[in-house]
Amino acid sequence: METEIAHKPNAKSTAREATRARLLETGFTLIREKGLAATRVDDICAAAGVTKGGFFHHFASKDEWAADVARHWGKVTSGLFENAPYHQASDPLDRVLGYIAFRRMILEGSTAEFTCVAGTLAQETHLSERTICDAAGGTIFGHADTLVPDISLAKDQYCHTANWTPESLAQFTQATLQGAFILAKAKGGPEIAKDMVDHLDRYVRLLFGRETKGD
Amino acid sequence: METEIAHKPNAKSTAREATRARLLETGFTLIREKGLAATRVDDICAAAGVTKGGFFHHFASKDEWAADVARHWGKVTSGLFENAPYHQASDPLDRVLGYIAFRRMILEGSTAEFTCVAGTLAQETHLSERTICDAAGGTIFGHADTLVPDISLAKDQYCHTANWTPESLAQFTQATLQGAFILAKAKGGPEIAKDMVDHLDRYVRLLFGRETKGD
DNA sequence: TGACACATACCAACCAGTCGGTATTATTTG
DNA sequence: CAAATAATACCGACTGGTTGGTATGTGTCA
Repeated sequence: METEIAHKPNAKSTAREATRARLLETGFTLIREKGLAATRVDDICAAAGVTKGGFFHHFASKDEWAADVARHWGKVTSGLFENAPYHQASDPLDRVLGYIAFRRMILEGSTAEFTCVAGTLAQETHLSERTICDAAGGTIFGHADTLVPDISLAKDQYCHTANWTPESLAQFTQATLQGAFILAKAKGGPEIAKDMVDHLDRYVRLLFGRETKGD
Repeated sequence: METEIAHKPNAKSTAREATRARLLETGFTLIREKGLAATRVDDICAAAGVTKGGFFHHFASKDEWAADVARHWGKVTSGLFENAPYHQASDPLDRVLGYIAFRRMILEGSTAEFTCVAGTLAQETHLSERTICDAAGGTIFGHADTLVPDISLAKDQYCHTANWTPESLAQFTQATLQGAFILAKAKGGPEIAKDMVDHLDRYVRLLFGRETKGD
């Protein structure tokens, strides 16, 4: 929004960014634990070690903060997936299955540790705060888009005549995960989410004619 | 809770139930639109045509109301599905596929019209209000259980050696739907949810060796 | 010396829940 | 069967704690 004129990054501005990042990343935990509406600005401040004055120095409103949390979540997670090992496989289908296996692997700990901030935000704000929801939707669909190239290649190679699009299959992986998170929240643990991801894995293998692990 | 001693159902007690039901069903809309935390008791009262005193005459707290909303949602939806036409098919797999087609068919209108109250509640309350979350989880998994008999029969008939359980497939249908709702909320319409249900349909057909509609 | 990153103190609006009251309907009693 | 009594359904003003946001002060660094 603001134009940065003649402002070389110095110690001051990196300190600023550090506080901002702390405020934003604090949101990951709080939103996953209680949702946006139940998260108080005071909670955010306490968890980030900043006072309310500091918070509103960085964000014009709680809603603006939430939209930034959604975008920051997108950045942080895309870093995580970019560096994940499954990209090394030479076969595109192996990369897709590797992605799914990776998603399954990181389903550990309490629900607040593996669920999706963007999904939670989208759920809560879809009708009341479109700015936040759009930011959240942007990170979800942006992440889905990163799968499209490999799915496309795999489709060309294994089943190019199939009548589904790579985009919709990429989105389906995200839908499955988001749904798995809800069931995990309802049950109180990650086990059921893993079962759901196993079905996703089985679906993708059936779709591409790759034999299923255990069948 | 209260023991009903010599209390034949009369005009008074049905009036009570009518108000209660109005208060509860008002919750369907409000929770789907804004979630639980953002729903004010005054909103509920205004929408149901009752004052605050009336509300707290029927429910000890907002949380107790929410848990009752989750249970009432289970009752109302189970009525809807019990009377749906897909049960008439003689082949169990046709009944399962009929269920999926039915779920796809009712994805219409605004997100507040087709999304799941129980899923929304579970999402919001999983760590903060276990009573509510358990009630919501009860309706989700209870609904999934209604699919198990047909899935079991279909499995026996078409693929009895497969290494997935009917229970987990039933749960997977629910995960897919819950995830589809989140993507629909993020996108702002039911189209993407239909795409997701199409993938679910394709998965089930592949699993049972029943040819896919369009391939 | 002034821009900036924060702190402190404060406020007005909001909100779940309370409480005393009223109107209507059931139950008991004479 | 009517009058008295009790129970219930609901009202709406009020409250006290909460909450997002503000106004203003202060220390630091370029």
